[in-house]
Amino acid sequence: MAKRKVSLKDISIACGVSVATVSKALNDHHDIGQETKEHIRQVAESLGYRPNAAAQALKTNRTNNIGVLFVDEANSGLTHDYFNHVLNSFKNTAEENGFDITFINGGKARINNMSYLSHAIYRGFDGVVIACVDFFDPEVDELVKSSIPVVTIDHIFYNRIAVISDNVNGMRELTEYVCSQGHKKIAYVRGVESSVTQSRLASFYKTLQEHGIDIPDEYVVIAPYRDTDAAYEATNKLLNLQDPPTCIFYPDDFAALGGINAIRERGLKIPDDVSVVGYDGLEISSRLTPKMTTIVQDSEKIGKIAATKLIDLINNPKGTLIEQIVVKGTLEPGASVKKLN
Amino acid sequence: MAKRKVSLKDISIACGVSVATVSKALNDHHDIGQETKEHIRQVAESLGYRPNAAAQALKTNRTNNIGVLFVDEANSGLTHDYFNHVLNSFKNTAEENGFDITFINGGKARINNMSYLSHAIYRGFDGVVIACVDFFDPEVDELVKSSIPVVTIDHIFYNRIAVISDNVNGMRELTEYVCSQGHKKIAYVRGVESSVTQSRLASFYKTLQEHGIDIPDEYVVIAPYRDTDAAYEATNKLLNLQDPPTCIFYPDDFAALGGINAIRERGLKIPDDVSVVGYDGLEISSRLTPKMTTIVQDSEKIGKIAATKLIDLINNPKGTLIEQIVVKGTLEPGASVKKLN
DNA sequence: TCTCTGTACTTAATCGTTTTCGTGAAATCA
DNA sequence: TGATTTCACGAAAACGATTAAGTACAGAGA
Repeated sequence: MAKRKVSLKDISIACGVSVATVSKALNDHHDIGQETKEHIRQVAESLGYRPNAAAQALKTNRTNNIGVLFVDEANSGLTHDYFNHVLNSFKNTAEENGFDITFINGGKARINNMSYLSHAIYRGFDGVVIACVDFFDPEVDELVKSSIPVVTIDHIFYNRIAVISDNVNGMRELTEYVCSQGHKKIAYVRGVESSVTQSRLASFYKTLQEHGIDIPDEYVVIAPYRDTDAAYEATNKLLNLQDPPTCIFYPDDFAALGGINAIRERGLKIPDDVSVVGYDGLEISSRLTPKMTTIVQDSEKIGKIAATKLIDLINNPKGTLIEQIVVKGTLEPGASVKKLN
Repeated sequence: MAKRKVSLKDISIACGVSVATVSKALNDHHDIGQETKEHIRQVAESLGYRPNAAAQALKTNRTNNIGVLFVDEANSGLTHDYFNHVLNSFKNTAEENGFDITFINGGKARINNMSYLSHAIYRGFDGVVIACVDFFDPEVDELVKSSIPVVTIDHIFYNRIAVISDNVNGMRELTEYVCSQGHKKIAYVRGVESSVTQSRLASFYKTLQEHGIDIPDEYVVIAPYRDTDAAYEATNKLLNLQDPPTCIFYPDDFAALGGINAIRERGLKIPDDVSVVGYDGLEISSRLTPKMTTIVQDSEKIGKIAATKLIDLINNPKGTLIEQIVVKGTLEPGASVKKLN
């Protein structure tokens, strides 16, 4: 199988026609005879012909390749579970439409230290999806301002299509549920600064206020997303308060594990002594005992819509509406929250 | 910023030299004057020049792009946690060496239904890494037999470089540990058929035998990897036996969650009534209470070595040794296994 | 019979690079 | 001073595909 790669030229020679004819036959142009077409295709097949993406890209300015930019504060990359769920769905949808996925990040480590935009131009990505990064990074800004089709996830730039999880309503539902269970001393281990955090935090406060609940400032503590150790520390801080909360919200389901450990180490029971609430709704949350109360973000839908919209944009740059699409999550009540009387 | 992409030609015009000279200056060839070089580079920079990957690939037959093939039985894709840890490390190492990562799979869904090999040829991948797939798939076979540099993970083809987690010694250590804690009635919820499963299963039996422990056939039950529901069912089956085991091995830490739930639903305590053992050693295992006894697979190292070896192979196809590299895991004892007296 | 219209091709340019082979001028050597 | 080497650069082909424009020929229409 060490044969040289077969090109249009090889087929043209084998068929005794010109390269142009072969190209047109393979691309089903109308000005090639039916018999010729079939013959050419047959020969192409038997020769094991495969188009050369580089040559096609060079000529057509189309790569059928989408760039993925993802950098989070912890640099968890592909191990970031919410993101990899979104990305997996994005990838599937893209592939169904004939697009491949290539990563853009890793910029800092590269030999030829390219910016995100440079990298995107270099690879000739037809479009780019940006998720979970530090959206205030000047390199991201450069990319967002470029002429490359872009879709962002969970952050809005008003000149770009954005797909965002409904953190406002999600947090509202979650908070309302906890309130409805009779909790009044509700603490929030919030994630670090980001669009997502802002939405959730604002919604958290607003909902409490609507329910006439006032919490002390010490009830809101910062811990990075997905950081069990930080959540552990934060939880200890909360439980050490003179008037500790009866329920603790965590940045996400995974970080909540750290909190759960802190609680249990003190000999406290969940939910009898302290109730616990997560966010994300990944599979793990439903497998824990007690089952975690959380918001299931529809990562499947988010990824799918992002891909669909980006591909629309690629295929019709002028005619595609710049819009912000909000994807609803669903409240998943679990035994981790106790009903107070 | 909607300027047309700038090419070598633009630079050559701006500098009043030929395209060849520009190309050579940018690639630091020796036959260009120092001053000219610097001037050209400066102009290139100021014009915002970016090389065109497609043109380069076409000319040099090098894409600096590596294909990643990953398909597991459950099609979990990027959400497969062991794999995404390996891949993340692979990706980082590849990027440090100037390579990008593009996925190969998704073949079935593609418009132009390409085989894995076709896809790899089409994209002109410099090399390919294959992990966790069904290694008996004829398409995988075709790829493995091709002339493209390949590294496989957790499965050996003897004509290819392979990086594998040391499942034999891992399972030995794990089993020995459990034996050392006094367990004799040890059950194994094993994964579905694969190289990994075979190694672990064989090692499991062998180690038990060496310790003079004989277990009934019913103690070994099949459940897919990462399938909490199946592990749940399997566990119930085991606990319903007349003489139930005192310790249960699971295919991986995540699946173990299903088993844990089954155990607790019966009002049994871990580890007092039943001990539990996982595999993988992902972060979650150390955050559970009780902490899970498991083997930490060195996914970081596996990914890194796979990338390094593949890149060696790409850069020196003839001179690189075809070898099988085994990466040791480490036993992580946890409170999930009780010491019997 | 002559023109016209399709049909089915071919020719040739082009995309952006890289690289081999020249070539002229300056520098070195005898 | 004449021959040779070195240096710095240019011309042109090539990678594999696409596509606008041109051409040859058969049959239709007048």
